[in-house]
Amino acid sequence: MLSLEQIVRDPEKFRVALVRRGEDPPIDRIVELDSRRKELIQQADTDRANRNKVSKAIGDEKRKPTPEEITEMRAAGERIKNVEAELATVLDDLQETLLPIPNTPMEDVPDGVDEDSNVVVRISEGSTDGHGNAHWDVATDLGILDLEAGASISGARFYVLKGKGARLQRALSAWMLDIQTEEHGYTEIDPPLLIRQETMIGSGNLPKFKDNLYRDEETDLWLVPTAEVALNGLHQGQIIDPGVLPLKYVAQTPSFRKEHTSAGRDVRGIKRVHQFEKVEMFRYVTPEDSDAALEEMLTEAETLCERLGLTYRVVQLCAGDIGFQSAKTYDIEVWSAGSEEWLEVSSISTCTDFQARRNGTRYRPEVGASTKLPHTLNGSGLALPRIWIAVIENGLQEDGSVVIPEVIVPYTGWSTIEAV
RNA sequence: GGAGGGGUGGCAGAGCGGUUGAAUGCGCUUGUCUUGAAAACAAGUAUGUCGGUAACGGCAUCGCAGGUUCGAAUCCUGUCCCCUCCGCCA
Repeated sequence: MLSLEQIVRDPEKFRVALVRRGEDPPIDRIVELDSRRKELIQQADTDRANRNKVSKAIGDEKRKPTPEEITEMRAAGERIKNVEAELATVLDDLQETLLPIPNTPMEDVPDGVDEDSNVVVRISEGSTDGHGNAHWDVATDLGILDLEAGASISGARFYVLKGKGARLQRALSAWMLDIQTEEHGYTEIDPPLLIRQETMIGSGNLPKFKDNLYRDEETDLWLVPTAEVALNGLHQGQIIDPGVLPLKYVAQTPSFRKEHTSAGRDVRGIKRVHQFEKVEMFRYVTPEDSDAALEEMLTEAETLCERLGLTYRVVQLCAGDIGFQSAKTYDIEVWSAGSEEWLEVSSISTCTDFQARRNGTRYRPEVGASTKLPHTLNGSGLALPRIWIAVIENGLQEDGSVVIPEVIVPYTGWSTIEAV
């Protein structure tokens, strides 16, 4: 959520920033609602102050209230009730108006309305040759991927990994988690996968994106679409003590997404599915450290790609393509020789204070100082089925077997998936 | 699922209709003392919001939401969470 206070102070700044990402925000309405809000608060406070004064006097003097006082106070009570009722609707309106408004892009985010304006920042060393043998053929032939079984159990866009395929995915997860915790200093978290509505709102996934989320009606819990949601909820409503930031968390969880909107796109294989594993990095930092943290996380994710021997490129998303809660995003895409395309395996974003404001996460810079909003950053490190795809497709040998990256061997116990 | 008990400030823990935003203790901050530290003593120590350049003042908040009352942390209703016992179950 954007700061109401800041919007009211400089409405044009916010209008301009949001127009950059193709939004037409109801700024005027917000300013209007806010001034009505202040008016109502003052009315109610005045009546209440008077009522408190009279009540206190009665208590102090240990006497019964006079009939006049009772009549007058009852009237004041009525007025307060009415004003508060209106205030409640104004606050609801404000909330409803503010919640669907996305974060403002940072100034150095390139202009543009869609992915065509994204900027390739750099491309790593390595081959971008292709061989046309996509994973849905290769992995199926190897007996490590069963798309039909996935469809049979759960429907389209579900898949089953078998044998070395399953083991490879587990090994990749474990390897990535180990690097994040042991080398990059993240604390491993194993969070709940069923999430309360408030927490989903806090991350920015609700109310706007409910169509892409699975939900249990009976308990009103939502399935995590990314561990970001849970990690962002870790400190909601809390004040983080001085000296604690930065907090760095990593979690490996499934991600559940309906992907309604993309029906027809990426239908083959397991590039876009309803349930996938992902290792997610998440940081809470002071605003001062926020820019550097984003670059660090990008480097951390790049390191993983490098060590897997994958060719990758870093793409900076333009203003129209960054996510709802993001102020600036880098994607990392790896080259996959079979499907002959760049696969997005990581998306690294700074959400500035947008999420912290939504879910009431604050920190105290130093003892005695007043609270501030931390910045939150998230990034995949990395997304699994896609990395799995790249490993399989890029590791394909002439004889149909697949050689996996050396760094993973300690986690699998073998280096080759033999052709059957 | 059944039966009880409980949710108060950073923590522990009083208060159960009227100077209670809230005793007391611990913790924390600052000061005095000390070569330094500890101890002792003194002062301070929640969050949000409205007005104000500020000093400061008003209002709200004792899990949450309603209700009763001139007045609610205190009474009533609903709800969520936690604990204990029984049942069930990876």
